[in-house]
Amino acid sequence: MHLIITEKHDAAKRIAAILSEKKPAKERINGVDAYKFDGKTVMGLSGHIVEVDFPKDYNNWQKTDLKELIHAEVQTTPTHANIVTALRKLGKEAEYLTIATDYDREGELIGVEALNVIKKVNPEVPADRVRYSTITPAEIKKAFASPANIDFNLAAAGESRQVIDLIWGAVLTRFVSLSSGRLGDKFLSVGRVQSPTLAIIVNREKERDVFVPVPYWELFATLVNGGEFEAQHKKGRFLDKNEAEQIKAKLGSTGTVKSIVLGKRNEKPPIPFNTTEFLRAASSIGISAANAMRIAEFLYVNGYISYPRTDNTVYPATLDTKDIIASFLNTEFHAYSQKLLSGKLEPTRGKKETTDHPPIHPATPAKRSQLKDDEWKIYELVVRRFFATFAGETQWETMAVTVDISGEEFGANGARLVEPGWRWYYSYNVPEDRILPQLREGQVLTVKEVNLIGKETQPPSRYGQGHLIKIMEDMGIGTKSTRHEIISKLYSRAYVVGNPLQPTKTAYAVIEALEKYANTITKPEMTSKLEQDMDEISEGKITEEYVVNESKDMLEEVFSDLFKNKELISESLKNGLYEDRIIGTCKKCSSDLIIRKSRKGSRFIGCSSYPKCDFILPLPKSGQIVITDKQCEDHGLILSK
DNA sequence: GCAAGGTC
Repeated sequence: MHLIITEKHDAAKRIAAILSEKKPAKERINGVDAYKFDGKTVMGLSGHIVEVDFPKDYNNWQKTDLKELIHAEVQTTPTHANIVTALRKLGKEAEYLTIATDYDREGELIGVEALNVIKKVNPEVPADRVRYSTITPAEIKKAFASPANIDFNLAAAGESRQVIDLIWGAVLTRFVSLSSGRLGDKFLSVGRVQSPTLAIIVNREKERDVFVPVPYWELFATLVNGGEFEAQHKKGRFLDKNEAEQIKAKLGSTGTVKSIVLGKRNEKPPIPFNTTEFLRAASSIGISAANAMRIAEFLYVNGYISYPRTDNTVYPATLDTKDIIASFLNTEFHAYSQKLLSGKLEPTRGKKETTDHPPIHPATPAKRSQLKDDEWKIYELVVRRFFATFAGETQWETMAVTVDISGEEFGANGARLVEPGWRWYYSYNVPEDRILPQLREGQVLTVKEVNLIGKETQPPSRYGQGHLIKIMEDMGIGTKSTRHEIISKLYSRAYVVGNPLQPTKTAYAVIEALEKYANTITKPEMTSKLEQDMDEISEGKITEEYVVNESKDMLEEVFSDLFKNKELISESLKNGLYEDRIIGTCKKCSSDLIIRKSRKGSRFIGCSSYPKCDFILPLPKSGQIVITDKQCEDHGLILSK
């Protein structure tokens, strides 16, 4: 029997269908589906089926010496027992093995992991590797006609990442958890991707903390000529209120149109969805990244949309986009479909062209009644975006008017939508028309009123989930599949609250300690260095062992710095944790009011100077307590929910 | 109970 291994079940099923003349026979082995035909069996994995971990002896955090942990043995243990068992069963019978996992570094490693499982029961089995970018009959047949060798160097590169992430992550996670006393399910964590991400959020918040708002004034005149419109003084922001008031005082009751400039503004249609662009768009219509991914996964598994994890922003030539557009002719999207098909189909393209998977696009038309509200929202977003990438530009007519009022220049800008183009298909956040009345140069207008409006400069805004995912991509940390999970992780560690993300005092303390004593782990450069090392491993220039050892040496240095300052770090972490519990000042004794726990485990708001002060307020029994920046009117306390 | 990376 010739055993073929793919990275996921779906790929196994489709590849079997392509390679087999007849319909392949489905067989269930230990709960895992495999597809048989002509002496071949195709079986899908579920990504990594094993993981790296330390031996059990190191499980106790309090009793493990962290310096020792740096050099502890790293083992591979199964995470998907049923798939590993099925793999052994089929592997034993196999006379030949072909690895057909995804064509990237992790895919190579996943393949080698499967090979290692099989080698234990069938040491002599010959194995080769096929590489393909999309699952189309032509490409799959071509790949299987000329199989190549497994790239063990590339897999070793991937393994070095696993080992380094585990060791750094475990040692630093345990260190901050132990020194802050946060053990059990409340542990604090540190990692190559999560910590630089958290550092971005904390550093942004620090900019907000030190931001001093500057007051400024803007001068507006309402002008009438049958129609009515508002014009702003050309200076824009006045930092000096007196200056603006003096101008206001000298303004007469009429103004003259000095100039009218007509123009055009075109907006290009958006690029195809890769995971990052998709999550950004979902985020902008109010669906969190984790939720959007969960729903996209559901829509993919049920055949409504294509694979949702992709970096690609260019439709491959093999994708029959016209056919997909036509499939919507008998649906509620028929008007869009019809209009697109009546013209030439030239999709937009993004900068990233990869071979992993096509951009996210609809696979089959769905009916609104088949899906839940949020599922439909995401589905509709994918459909509309897909259409929009084939549509024309949105065209606006613009008008810039300058009006002279008593020697002072005022300006107003108008915009009118003349051709909706892609915005007709993709009707999210469409800017409104700002229509100015008909005007001609030299026309005299009545000044109806003049307003001087006081404002303040605003601090830089907090990052929303969609924006943060984009920043992570730009910095080269995380992957399309993990970035949203990393963000979820920050929430579950109570490092951040809300969306846009607001860091807690605990997050400040962790990032401050790491930046001071373990700066490496807070910077995206750790990832870029690792990427370079991995490239060299895959090119055969250096070994996995060398890279891992070098990394261990670095960690040893970092750790000794941390260890030397253990007391300081412990104190500042505990401080941060305490500050996150403060929700206001006690009315009775002006000490801190904090969230406390009774001996029975129920929580309440109590005074920090108990037993001297016995002020107490109840808290709901269930639900997560999130400290926000809003204050309650009754007690001046910070609201939570 | 640790990370990040696959996938469901």
